[in-house]
Amino acid sequence: MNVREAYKILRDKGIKITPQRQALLELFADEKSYTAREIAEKLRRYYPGFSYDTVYRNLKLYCRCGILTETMAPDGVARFSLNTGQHRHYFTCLACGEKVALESCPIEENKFNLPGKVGTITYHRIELFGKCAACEEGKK
Amino acid sequence: MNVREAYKILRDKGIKITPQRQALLELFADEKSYTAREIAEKLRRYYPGFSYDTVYRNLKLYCRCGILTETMAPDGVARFSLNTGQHRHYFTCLACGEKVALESCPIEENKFNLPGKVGTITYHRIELFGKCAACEEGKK
DNA sequence: ACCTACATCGTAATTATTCCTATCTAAAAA
DNA sequence: TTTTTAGATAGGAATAATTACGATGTAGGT
Repeated sequence: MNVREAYKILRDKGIKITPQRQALLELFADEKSYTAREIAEKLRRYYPGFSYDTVYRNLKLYCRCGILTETMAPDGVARFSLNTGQHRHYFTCLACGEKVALESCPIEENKFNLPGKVGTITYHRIELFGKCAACEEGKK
Repeated sequence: MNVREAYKILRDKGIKITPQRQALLELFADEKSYTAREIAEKLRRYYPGFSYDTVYRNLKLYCRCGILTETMAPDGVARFSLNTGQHRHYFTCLACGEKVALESCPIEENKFNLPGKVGTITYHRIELFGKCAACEEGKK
């Protein structure tokens, strides 16, 4: 998913593309993740009066359309980012900050030996931290 | 960690054991996880006037002492449970709060297909949420 | 029994998120 | 073109989780 594809989805679904919706969507062109507060602050620099209601309403709209995904950070604040299509888990290097995506989701691939008491998994979080190969070899 | 060990930690650290702290701690004897709201409601049945301030302050205190651990559920509400000390990952039922431990750690067992750019994993977090088998069958 | 540092209560403040209503806008209908 | 209408927005109030605060209470040592 990228911003261009997102516009196509909106057109196909007959969803009005308002200036607010454009501005909000364009923020995600850098493929980073943002909190609702961060988004509102950025938008208000150029568009004073941009309402929180509008921010949240359209973030949720984009999530329903599959354009964005929402994840809950450990501090309890929601973060939004472009939907990569498949969900991803990341290894984060604590030395250089680089994020490395895992090639697949171990939950989807049934790599876990789940006890019988587990019924259905509706949400999961897998986060890996450490030192990337380059940092270990002193190449950075 | 169990409730008896928790009392020892509190004594060793010279932390006052008040009736409120006792009541709060005893709730975790069943080894389930609870939200702050659930805890406050339970306590107020027997102890009207139990303050939210006291609930949160002591939950955080117990977390700092290593007695409890806090995890963030997908809805952004924190859940607390006894700290097992050992390296375990859990499935948490969002309907009844039951925690089911995974039998092994998939990281330690090398179940993950890690990209070459990943060097060494020094910390990881794996949290599963959903509905346990009993809740799915309506047995609770 | 008496101090005193720390706990608690009751409540107010804070923060993220959702809801409400009047207003606005763009497209369809007349 | 004018009117209608469905949907969108602004602004602020409401809600819910969490944290902070001042006055009062109490556990544990002396």
